[in-house]
Amino acid sequence: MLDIKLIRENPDLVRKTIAIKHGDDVLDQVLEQDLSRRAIIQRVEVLKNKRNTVSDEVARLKRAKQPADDVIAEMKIVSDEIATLDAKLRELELTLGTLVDSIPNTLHSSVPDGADAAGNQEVKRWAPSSEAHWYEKKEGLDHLALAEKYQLFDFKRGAKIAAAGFPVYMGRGAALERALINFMLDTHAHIHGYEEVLPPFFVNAESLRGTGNLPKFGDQVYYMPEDKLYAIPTAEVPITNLYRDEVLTRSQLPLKYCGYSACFRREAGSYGKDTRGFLRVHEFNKVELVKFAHPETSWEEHEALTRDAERILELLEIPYRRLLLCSGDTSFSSAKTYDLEVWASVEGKWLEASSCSNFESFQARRANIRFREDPKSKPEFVHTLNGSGLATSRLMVALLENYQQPDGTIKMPAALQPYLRFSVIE
RNA sequence: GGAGAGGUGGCAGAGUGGUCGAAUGCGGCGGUCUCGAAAACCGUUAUGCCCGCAAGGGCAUCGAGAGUUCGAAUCUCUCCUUCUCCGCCA
Repeated sequence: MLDIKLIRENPDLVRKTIAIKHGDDVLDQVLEQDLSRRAIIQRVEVLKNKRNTVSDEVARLKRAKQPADDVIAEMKIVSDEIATLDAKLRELELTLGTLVDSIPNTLHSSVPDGADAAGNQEVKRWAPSSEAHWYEKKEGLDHLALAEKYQLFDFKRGAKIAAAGFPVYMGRGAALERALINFMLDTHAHIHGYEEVLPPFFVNAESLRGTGNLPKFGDQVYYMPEDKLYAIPTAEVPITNLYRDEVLTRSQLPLKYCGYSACFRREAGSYGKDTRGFLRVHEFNKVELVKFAHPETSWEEHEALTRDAERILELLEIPYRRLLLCSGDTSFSSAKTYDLEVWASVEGKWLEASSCSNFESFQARRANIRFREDPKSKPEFVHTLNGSGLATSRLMVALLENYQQPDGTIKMPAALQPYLRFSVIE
C-alpha cells in the first residue's frame, strides 16, 4: 500500500507506475475520494466537538439538578447528523481503501524500463568453471525420465491420492529433497546469520492482505472456508506477518529470518504452460529468506540477501544467472526484484528458482510493521525484503539433469554429502 | 466438542453511564543532588487521522465490529482471543 500523502503529492509518478505495472487506472477516483473524505471529516469533527462540549454541559446541569431537556433535544439532532455523516465516511473509506490497495508499489530508480519478461536484464552468470559447455543443452534423460528410472518421485500416484500437481517423493527422491532443505536451512542459519523459523502453513486473511496476496491474487490461494484459513503460497506470508501491528526498536534491525515451508499455489489460469513434472506444481517445498530492515540500509540488505541465495547454488555447483527484472515484469508489491534462474541442461532451459525483492515500506504499511529510531521518536515503517533461498522443485530439476553422468547414474553434490547416506543414485 | 472466567496505556493493575485518554505502582526519558553512581526528589512519558507554513487546535482509540443513549472503558449483541475444568486425540 502506498502512502495516501505520496499519492496526493506525486500523482504523476503514481499514474506512471500504474501504467507500467499494468494496473487499473484508479488514480483520479482515488484523488477525488480523498478530497471528499477529508471534507466529510472536517464537517463531522466540528459536530463531534459540539456534541462533546454540550455533553459536558448536560452533565454539569444534571449535577446541579437543573433541567437539561432542551439541550438534550437539540443534541439529538446533532447526533443524528453525525451518525449519517459517519456512515457515509465509513463507506467512502472502505471504497477508497480498496482502490488504494490496488495501486502497485513504485519502482526503484535502478529498475530498467521494459514491457514484459523480454526486457529483463541478465546482470550475472555463474558456473562452477568458466567453460562455455555448462550452458549447452546436454543429451540424457530429463528429470521426469530420471525420476521414473530411479523411482524418485511419483506424480501419478500423487494425482491419485490428491490431485495433479501434488508430487509424492519416494525413497532416494524423498531423502534428497530433505537433504536439500536441511542444507539450505543450515547454510542460512549458521553461515549467513538468519534465525530459523518454522511457521504455520495456514494463515488468516489479514496476513495475506499484509503481504499483498489479497485481495488481488485471491484466486491463486487455497482457502478453507469452514475455518477461514488460507494455505500459504510461500513462507514469506507467515514470516513477514510475525511483526504485523508491532513496533520494533532500531537496535533490532535488521531482523533476518530463514524458514522452510511447503508452498501451496492454485496456479489458476496457467494450465498447459511448463506443467511437466516439477516445472509447475501445486505443492512444493521452499526455504524462504525474510528481512526487516532500516530504510537507510534496505538496498544493501537486498544485495546481500540475493548473494545469500546465490551462495546456495554455488555450493551446490549449479550454473545460474541473475536477472534484474524490468519495470513491467516487477511484481505488484516490489520496488526491485532479482530473479535467479538455474540451468537445466537436458531441458535446455533456464528455470526460475528464486526471486529476491525489496518491498520498501509497501508491505510494512499494509501490515503496519514499524520501528522507532530511538525511544522518543515517532514510529516509522520498516522496509521488508524477501527471497527464495531456494525453491527445491526447480532446483531438483537442474540438479538431477546436471549431475547425470555419462553412464546414466546421478552423482550427488559434495555439499549435500553430510545430509545423505548415498553419494550416487544408480 | 461441552462448561466457566478473563481481555484496560511498554508492563502490572484500578475504574460499572457524565470533570475518564483513563487512578496508582513499575519501567522509559529529562533534570536536581553527587567526584561518579545508587537512593531520594521533581518533571515528563501512547497511537492514528483532520486543519495549519508553524505555533497550535480538533477528532478518534480501554481485544474487534455493530447497537442502545444527548453522552459508553462502563449497558446489549456478534466475533476474535487467553486461561481453568471435562470430553476427544497425534
